[in-house]
Amino acid sequence: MAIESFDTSAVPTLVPRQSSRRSHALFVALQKDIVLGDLAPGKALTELDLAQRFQCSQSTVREALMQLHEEGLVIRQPNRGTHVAPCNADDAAALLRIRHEVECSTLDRVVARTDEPLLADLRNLLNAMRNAARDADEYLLSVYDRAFHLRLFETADLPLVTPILTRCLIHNHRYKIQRSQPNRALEETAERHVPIIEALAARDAPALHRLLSHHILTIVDFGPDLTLQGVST
Amino acid sequence: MAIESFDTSAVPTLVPRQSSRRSHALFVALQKDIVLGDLAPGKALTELDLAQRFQCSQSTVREALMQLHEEGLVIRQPNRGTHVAPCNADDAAALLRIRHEVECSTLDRVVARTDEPLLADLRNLLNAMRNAARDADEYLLSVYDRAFHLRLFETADLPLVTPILTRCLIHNHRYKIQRSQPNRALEETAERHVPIIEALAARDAPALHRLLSHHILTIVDFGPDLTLQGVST
DNA sequence: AACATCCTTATTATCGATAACGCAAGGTTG
DNA sequence: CAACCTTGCGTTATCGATAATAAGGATGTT
Repeated sequence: MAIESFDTSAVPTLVPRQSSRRSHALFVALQKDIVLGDLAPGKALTELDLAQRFQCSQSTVREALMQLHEEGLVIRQPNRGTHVAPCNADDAAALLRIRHEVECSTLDRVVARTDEPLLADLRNLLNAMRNAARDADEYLLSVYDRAFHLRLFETADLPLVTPILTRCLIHNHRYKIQRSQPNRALEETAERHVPIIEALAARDAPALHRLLSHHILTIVDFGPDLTLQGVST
Repeated sequence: MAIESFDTSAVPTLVPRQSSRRSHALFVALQKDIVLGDLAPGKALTELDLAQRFQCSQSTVREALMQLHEEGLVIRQPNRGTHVAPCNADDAAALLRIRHEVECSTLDRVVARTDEPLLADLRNLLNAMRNAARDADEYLLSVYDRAFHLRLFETADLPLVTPILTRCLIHNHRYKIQRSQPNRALEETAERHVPIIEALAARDAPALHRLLSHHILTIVDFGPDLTLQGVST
């Protein structure tokens, strides 16, 4: 049977653009390798090495590495080198808590500013997630997942906070993907966003708060829920 | 009468080192100008301009600007330029909430790992704050204040979260300084850290939590406490 | 053997020059 | 007149080469 694709023609502008900048292309490539674990934590990344491998200059590599450092995916030590950042459960749990605080405590602002363009963008990203899930592309799914939550948060209009959420999201997904089972139900991950859109469309702030809080707290199973205790849902 | 200085010989290693890197020196200088408001929000920072002004190459300026971008003090738009970041009350309040979450929710870890070197460092930083306050150097006071809270947090050993706290601290102080009155009681700011050290020395986690929470929530007066409502103290 | 010092090597940091980009102003074409 | 192209300018992005740095090993001294 013919599996239909959802229309995602409006999506490209919602995802951090893959500009013509070589440094950004390199940044995106390395980001993917790190999140997927193809570059293991602790692995050394030397600038001239990467420059030769990607056929660009050292400056371009440096720029990409600084962008990765900004997201906390690599650690740069002056004159010492760059290494892939660790991926601990403790950090992951703390970052999830912060993400919960950031996304949930600004929902009133989000609901107050919700408009049709926002809802349209979120629906498009939902469809993009569905397509990625159908193609079993877990990384692409995570890209759209991040874009979804960022688009939602940008509505709160807190530009100085957005980079913090970006950092939390990428590490949430990195931790999740690195401990995910091969046969995960990716479709389910996509569909988990449906009620969020519905509550937002209905401007139902309390329901949205409850849904999003649960959504975030159940992203990763931290086992005996010790690390996230005390989060007020 | 002779006003005595507190011994701060052990402090230099506790403050982000002013390495011999030109880019870092430039980063520190611009950071100060932005936090103090000498560089107003929105002001354009062009790379070649700064390079000429600081007698270094464009690459060095770029590196400094990227470090400032990492802290959210400037906004870089590809091919468009770099501008000093805005300084809104909404963002400031949100960042303060995040800081509260970050510092307070990890106190159990901090108390569990508290040792004498930590307490010695904090006492040294307290003295450094007292000296800065006596010299009426509000910016230097804020530098040591940030170092104090960062040193405390590093004890929690959550390296991926530290950059988030760094960002919150710098913006807290930027917002506070930009709306501070000229005759502020700087000594009081320094002394506010005394009970925190005492509770930590006593390994009294509940008292520490209460003190630190209050300490953070009373840094900036957001007027009718609307923006910080819902923070569980 | 212990220790300081010099040197080698791997790597990052900085430089100066050139290329690419985005915007705005002015001109061209229908 | 409006839509579209072109060109110029200010700026960032990239390049290739050179300088500076840090760590470890080799060397020499006590």
